[in-house]
Amino acid sequence: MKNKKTFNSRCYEILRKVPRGKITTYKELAKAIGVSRGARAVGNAMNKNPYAPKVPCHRVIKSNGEIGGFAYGTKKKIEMLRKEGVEIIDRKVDLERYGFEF
DNA sequence: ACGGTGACGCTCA
DNA sequence: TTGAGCGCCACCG
Repeated sequence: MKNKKTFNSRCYEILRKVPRGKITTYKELAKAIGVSRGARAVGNAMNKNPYAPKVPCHRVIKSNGEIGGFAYGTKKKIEMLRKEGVEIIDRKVDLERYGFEF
């Protein structure tokens, strides 16, 4: 059923709004959902995300600018972001430049 | 219902 | 600055 959207589904919906070439952080995403301290919960949702190709989960990074983790490999995540136009330096991203606001 | 786990965040030394 | 520890929230067995 679609009522009672779980925290996960909420993450996917919001994350889908992030355009190509931009990224967001687990903290900001959680905040947008309503749980400012649920960064971990967001990561948990991304890891289990059943909408892999539908949701740009690779556009979500840590609040400190690091890439974080990725179900298909952090390395892969970096490559994908680079292809989308995000410049990654020393496995870190400039949140001020590529950070997307909901 | 309870405890453990995880793609995190922040503070302290 | 870097490293280690504690706290946070949601999902699963």
